[in-house]
Amino acid sequence: MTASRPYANALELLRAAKLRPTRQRLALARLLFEKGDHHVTAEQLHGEAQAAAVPVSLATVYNTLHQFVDAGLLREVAVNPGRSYFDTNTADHHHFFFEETGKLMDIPSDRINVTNLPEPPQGAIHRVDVTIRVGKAKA
Amino acid sequence: MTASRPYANALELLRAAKLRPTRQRLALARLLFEKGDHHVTAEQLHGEAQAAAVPVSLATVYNTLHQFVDAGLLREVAVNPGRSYFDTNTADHHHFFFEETGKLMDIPSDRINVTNLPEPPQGAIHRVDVTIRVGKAKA
DNA sequence: CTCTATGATTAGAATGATTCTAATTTAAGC
DNA sequence: GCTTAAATTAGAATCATTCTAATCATAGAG
Ligand SMILES: [Mn+2]
Ligand SMILES: [Mn+2]
Ligand SMILES: [Zn+2]
Ligand SMILES: [Zn+2]
Repeated sequence: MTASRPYANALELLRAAKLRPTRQRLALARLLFEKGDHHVTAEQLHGEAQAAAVPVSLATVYNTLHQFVDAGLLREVAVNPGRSYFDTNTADHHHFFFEETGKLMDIPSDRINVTNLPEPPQGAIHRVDVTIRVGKAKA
Repeated sequence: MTASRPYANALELLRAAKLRPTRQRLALARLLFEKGDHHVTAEQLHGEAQAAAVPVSLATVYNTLHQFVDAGLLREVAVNPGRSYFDTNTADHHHFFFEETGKLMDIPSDRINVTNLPEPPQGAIHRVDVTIRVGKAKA
């Protein structure tokens, strides 16, 4: 009953993704998936790893984040030009983006009504992102 | 009757924005606003200027783009981590983003129905962006 | 029209995020 | 325990963007 996610532990998660369970990947997977859903930058995750005394290079953090995205374990969020956010919530959902703090907050997809979506002139819809940008109060 | 926009020519537009009508700003304003609405990167606009034999540095292109954003003449679109798009359409609208080509296409805001927007826990909504990401056909 | 002050432009350096390279280390399977 | 392929790493390289500080141009005054 400790398993609230499909993959209770980092090891199974890596196995299912066909990624070798190395020391670094295990540690990063724990940092990412043993907390609730959240949003991190590569730099932040690297900082967390160092704080947890996990020796891992920034290059490996980037490699791992991209591998996790490719495996469908993470999703990349483009909200700020010049910095990528990685999102542990891979369910269909939307975001508040707080411009002052640079923080993201999830909005469950059934909490917003997006209807009457136009068809693209070519290709297929891969994702629909709604970003609500929030600035300082008093518009 | 050549004026389909509020500012028919670049000079008036710069005056209204309280920006000195320098050679470079005039040329960039023409490249941006004398065509229909479109989306450009700084690098692209710099290339267009050079093709039009307008001597302007990349630094000035960036300066000018940001001044135009601040003046409300342009809008910055964050859709691709690592590169900013500037949008001459400042009306409330949404986008298709074609992942293969990196191109944006406008969707008028009344063409999509976004309702039941949640209130942010703090601050005020500054903008609501809907981005429809389009990948290669055959999902 | 000329002068001056302020603002704008510029080349090139600096920055910050991300990616790459090539060398070293590690994990997997025997 | 070996061998081999994959992973990690430090550091260099790259790319977009911003900064610096020097030069140039515009606007307004005289
Ligand atoms: Mn990526
Ligand atoms: Mn900007
Ligand atoms: Zn999220
Ligand atoms: Zn647009």
